[in-house]
Amino acid sequence: MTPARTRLAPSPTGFIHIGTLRTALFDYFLAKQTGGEFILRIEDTDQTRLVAGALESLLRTFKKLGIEPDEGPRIDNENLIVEKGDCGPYVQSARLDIYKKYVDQLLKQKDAYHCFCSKERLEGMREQQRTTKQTPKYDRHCLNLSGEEVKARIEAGEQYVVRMKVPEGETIVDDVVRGSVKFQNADIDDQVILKSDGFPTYHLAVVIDDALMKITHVIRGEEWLPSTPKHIMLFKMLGFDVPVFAHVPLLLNADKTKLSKRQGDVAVEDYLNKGYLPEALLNFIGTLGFNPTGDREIYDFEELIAMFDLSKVKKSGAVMNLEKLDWMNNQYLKNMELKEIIEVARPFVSLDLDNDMIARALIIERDRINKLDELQEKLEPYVAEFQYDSSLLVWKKSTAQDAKLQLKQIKNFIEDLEDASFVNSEAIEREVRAYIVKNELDNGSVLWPLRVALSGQEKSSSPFELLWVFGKEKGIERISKAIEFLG
RNA sequence: GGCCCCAUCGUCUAACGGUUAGGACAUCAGGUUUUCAUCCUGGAAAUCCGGGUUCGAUUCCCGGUGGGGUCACCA
Repeated sequence: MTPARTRLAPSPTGFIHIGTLRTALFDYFLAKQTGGEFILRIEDTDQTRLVAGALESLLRTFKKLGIEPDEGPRIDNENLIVEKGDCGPYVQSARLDIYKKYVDQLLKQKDAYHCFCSKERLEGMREQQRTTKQTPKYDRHCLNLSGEEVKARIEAGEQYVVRMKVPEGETIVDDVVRGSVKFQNADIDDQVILKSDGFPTYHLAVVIDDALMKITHVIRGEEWLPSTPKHIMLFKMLGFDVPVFAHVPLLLNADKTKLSKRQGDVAVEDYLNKGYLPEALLNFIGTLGFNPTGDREIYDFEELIAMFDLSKVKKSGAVMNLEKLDWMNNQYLKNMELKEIIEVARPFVSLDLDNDMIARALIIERDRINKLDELQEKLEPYVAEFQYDSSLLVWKKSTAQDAKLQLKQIKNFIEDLEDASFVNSEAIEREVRAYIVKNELDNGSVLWPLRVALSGQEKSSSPFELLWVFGKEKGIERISKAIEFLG
């Protein structure tokens, strides 16, 4: 397999869009699978939308996710942003002189031209085109300006942009996921490639950078398909090889429109902050629009890398099924090592996770949550004081008197238990169940009060699990309090 | 509106001409259980419509319908 050089080209907005993560994943899978490189390039050519600190937070998020680019900006061991790779700079605003050179070439070849039209004129023109139901498109007002006039107007200090001159004919986009898509050049606008502030537009920068950075596969969202013919024209005008294109389907809102902030979380950081595990998120997003086998849901990262196949990516958009994400996150949560889960839980819990009792509670409760941000409220009852109504202690088929009696008896029994019985909840369960059978008691009248005495909750995990968490001493303490509570 | 893309259960998806159209999430019903959760069993649930091609279409072709994307000196 030929090594693929793929690239992710986000604009630094301060967060990573969930759809961006998906293309990043596909880029990463393809690069790693073929022994190639995954390259990060920052598209910051819009000076009006600069966000302070955006690059750093973007890099930190990728680091958290474990998707580190082989080339491009990164955070080094000293917490500084550095660039790695031979095709830099990898930030477009640092490449202005490069773009300039190619703009000059296009101008010289007459594949591009200066345009002095004012914003007002362009708006008026488009307005008219819209009212006459024509496609809004530049009318080439400045196409045939003479060299002298252009020169004179520039020297006079007039603002201008440079537009590409779309040739006649048709352009075919060969797309790995969509097949061959044909466009009539006559439908395509003379796109601005150099803005009046001297910055290139995306369309020019992406072409030059992809060529110079030797990108073999351009994987991006489907919304780019309509502008791809412009890019292909530019590749050809500049004498570059055209890379392989793959336009992947969009991620959708529940109403099937393009995923938007209005309708829920679109930032990877939002999901991380809610306590979705990176592994679960990667599994979920990485199998949206692409499923290796169709008979399984959980795939580890290495499997996805090995099984990924660009040509098997679905063509239609995908609604994010958040309930399934929850389920998947729970699957990962349950199967984590204690050490790991303590570390990932730390930011979400204000209790001391290094305390053995809290750690045991964590082991019990992690099965019962979908996201880490639900953990705090699950763990709090383990350290909370009594707050329940004493009537809660009474099993529905029983009386307060009986509850009290049962608690006294089970308390005595627990006091006599050997420490060895507290090794795990199963051992405790065996003992308690044997006790119930031996004394010819029924489960409900013993276990319900015991569980409530330990948890203080109407709903909780089992009394055996709770006893294991609290240990003999603390367990007895809680039972005693409950007995007192019953009067 | 022009151009382009897309179309299997509610949702994510599998089935590269022949399957009782499979799996997962969600949902419903039962079971296990002291409660909750888990777990187990079972159920309901889909090939957008119409034409072709073919012995045979979810699958290939055409048309329709529906949905989406895009038409900036934003990416």
